[in-house]
Parts: sequence; C-alpha cells; structure tokens
Amino acid sequence: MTVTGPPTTTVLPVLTECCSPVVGQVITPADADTLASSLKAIADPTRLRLVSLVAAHEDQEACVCDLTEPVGLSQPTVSHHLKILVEAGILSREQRGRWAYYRLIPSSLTDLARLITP
Amino acid sequence: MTVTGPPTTTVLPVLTECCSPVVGQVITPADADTLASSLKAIADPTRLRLVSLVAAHEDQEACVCDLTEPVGLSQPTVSHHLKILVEAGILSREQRGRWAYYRLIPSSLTDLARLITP
DNA sequence: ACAACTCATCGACAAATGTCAATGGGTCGC
DNA sequence: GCGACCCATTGACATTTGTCGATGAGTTGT
Repeated sequence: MTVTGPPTTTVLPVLTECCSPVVGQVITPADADTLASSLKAIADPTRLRLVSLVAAHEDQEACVCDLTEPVGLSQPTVSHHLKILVEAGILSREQRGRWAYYRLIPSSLTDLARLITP
Repeated sequence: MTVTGPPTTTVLPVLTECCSPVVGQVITPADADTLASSLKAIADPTRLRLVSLVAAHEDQEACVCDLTEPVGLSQPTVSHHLKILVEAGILSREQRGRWAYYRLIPSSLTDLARLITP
C-alpha cells in the first residue's frame, strides 16, 4: 500500500474492526502489534504537539516550515516525526509546489480511541 | 503520591481536565509530556496483551503467575511491564498473601481515549 | 542556467527501552 | 524453623528511538 506523492512510504493498516479489542476479548498477538504501532506514533510529546499544531493551524493544514519554530526542533527532526505520523495514518501529506502540507485525518484519532475503550 | 502496599511506586498524574486536549487548543509542552507518558504505557504489544488478559480473566483480576505463560515472557519481564502499567494508572495492584493481584482501572482507558478524541 | 528555497534522506550518536538470568524479600505449609 | 512458593529488584545486554549536521532531490523565480 503506497501513498501518493514522490516519497513512497508504507501506511500501517489501522485496525478498523468493530467493538472493543483491548478489553472484552483477549487481543491476539498480531492485533496487539498493530495497535501498539499506531499508539507508538502518538505516544511522543513532540508528535502530540505536531498533531495539535497541524489541527489548530489555519485551514487545518501546515507545512514543515510552520512547525519547526513552535516545537523548537531541527527541520530534519520535524520531518522525521511527520513521516511517522503519516505512516501511522494520523496525518496526510500533500505536496504543493515546494511545500508539503500536512493535515489531520479526522477519523484516525477517533478510531484509535475506540480501540482502547471498553 | 504513593501507592498502598510494600513497593512504593509513584503514580503518574493522569490528565483529567475536560474536553479535547490534542485537537482544539494547541496542547502545551507540559501536557504533551504527561499525555505521552500515559500513552507510552499502552503503546507496547506485550502491555496491551497484559491489560487484555487481566480484564478478561476470572473476577477481572490476575496474578503474575497467570500471565507469564500466555504472553510467553519471563516472570521478571512480566513484573516489569505490570509495574509500568500500575505507575501509569492503568492497572491497580493488590497484595494478598504470596500473590499480587492486578486489576484494570475501568476509567483509565476511557479517560485516555477521551484525551485524544477531537 | 542558476541561485534560492523547501523538504527528505543519510550517517552518526546518545538515551531510552525491552528482555533475561541471578538474586533477594515476603509468605505459606510442613 | 525450613524449604517451597510468588514476586520484585538488580545488573547486563541488544535493540530501538530521538536528535542533529550534512547532503541531496525537486521547485520556483530571475
């Protein structure tokens, strides 16, 4: 599964089956791996701030240059974190000219929340 | 803030303020640190399985000896993960005789889910 | 064509993390 | 009391992770 745009990155298959995976039934090792991978993506203070900044930014989108100063990290580091969020299906990436615009995928956090809720 | 029982472990202050912290307002660095710490606790396949096993176990509680075989890891490793979950406020620990019984704190996952939901 | 600009990738490095074997500290049954 | 049992802690180790500087790839304006 590939993403549109020049950099070919793989997207994690976010668990979308219904109901309660963590509580209720005993989660399978494979599902635990997948869910843990998605949670790891947002289990980092910098990435939480990036998600929050992108969602709160004008037009609900932001480029890398909008984000480096607020988080106080280098541009390569910010790009690294954004890539992790895109691969986890939390953010989308769209290249427009020289800029890469990142946007929150609205259902992603809701889906993740549903998967950990009894 | 300390926990009852012999091992004195510190419990993370789980964020309990209302509304949407990640989306909506821009999250503060301090809140991002706290939320990331809580998410890190469940962002691990073994710990997700432990939470699931504990919740699905008889009487909604389990001791360490109930958990080592299902997850296929050594007893010290399981104890290590359980400690992390207790410190994150996900599980509670009660010592009864030789056994230590772990139990899911019902509101913990719901609170966490609410904090990442727009 | 060329310089400036935005961003991704690479290589390197320190810090954090997950795992185990060995050990210690309580608790129960005999 | 003493051995058996359950569990936590310790020390060690390999892997993963977060960060940066340097570099490269693509785009725009002159």
